[in-house]
Amino acid sequence: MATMWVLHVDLDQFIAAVEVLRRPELAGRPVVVGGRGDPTERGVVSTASYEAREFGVGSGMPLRTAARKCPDAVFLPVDAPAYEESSTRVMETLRSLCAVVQVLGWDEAFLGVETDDPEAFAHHVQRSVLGATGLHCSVGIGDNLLRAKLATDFGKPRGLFRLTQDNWYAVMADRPTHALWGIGKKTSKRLVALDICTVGELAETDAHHLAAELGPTMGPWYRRLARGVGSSQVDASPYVARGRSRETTFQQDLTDWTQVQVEVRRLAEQVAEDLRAEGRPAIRVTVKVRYAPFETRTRSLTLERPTTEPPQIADAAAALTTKFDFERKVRLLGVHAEMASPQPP
DNA sequence: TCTGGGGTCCTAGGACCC
DNA sequence: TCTGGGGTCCTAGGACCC
Repeated sequence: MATMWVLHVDLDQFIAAVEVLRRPELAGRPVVVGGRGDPTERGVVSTASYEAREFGVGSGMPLRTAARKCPDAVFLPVDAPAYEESSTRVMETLRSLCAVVQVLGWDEAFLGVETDDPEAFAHHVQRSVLGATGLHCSVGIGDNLLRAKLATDFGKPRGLFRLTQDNWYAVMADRPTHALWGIGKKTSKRLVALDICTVGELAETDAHHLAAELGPTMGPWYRRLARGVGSSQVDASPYVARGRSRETTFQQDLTDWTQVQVEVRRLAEQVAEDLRAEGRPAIRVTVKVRYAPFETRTRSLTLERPTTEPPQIADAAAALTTKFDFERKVRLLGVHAEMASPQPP
């Protein structure tokens, strides 16, 4: 009887790789994809090619900063439909491999596989994806989703890594807590203030102490993360979104609140159109305003009855807009709709 | 560094009801 | 007159991830 393994497949520099595939003359050059592709505009890096990363350019970095670090990089606009199409081909390839596939995003998926040689299967995955799409990927092998996900980074690029209970502490114990999937900068700082700096230290901390300091749900969960404990159930059931949203950062801050109202209605109508296309009524609407220089506020309301009607969603968003401070300049506007859970047939 | 756009989930206070 | 708990819903904000 073969063993169940979890594989985490992650495409290498996915967005940049898709761009290079359709423009082969960019191969080997630093490529930075983000915003509208203009490094003088407001926007951040979505993905930098490995060549660009050599200059210190990385995801989430302002495009202006990226341009300063790497003036010779090729800057390209984000082309979401192109990445979606590539992603679909990758996921179809993965599903053809006799594995349970759980999609995590454009460029990642978990595979549940029954095999006695997970490394051989991982190589098979890499060859298949490369053959079908021209894209390289790295594969993490684990005895649960958490360990498989964390393993992938150690295999990058184009490689493999196995992380299980057997080598968990050898690999992870001395790393900072933000190396864990679910602990970011804020939480790792709070942990340092409690004198918990490493994964090993977090794993050894008393669960009641963590519950008291970080909450009854999150505290014990962080401790389980540090111990590498998690589900090993790969779930292939189709993704059902909880909400849909549209937001825009303006190149110049808005000062005219008549224009703010116009933009909020426009965003609300886009959201309504997205909902109508999915046949999922909104039950709650949220308007987001980011004042200049960078201060974000939200106002929300529950609709009297669920609806996909653009005028009703736009009216709700417009009403919420009156609750903000008209004296202030606006950097970003967003409209979010929460959807009802789909009714079981 | 001057900070996108799309998501998910958790927390906490107040209202309201029993 | 002053005062209980508990449950649920609504709202705002925050942390994290890709």
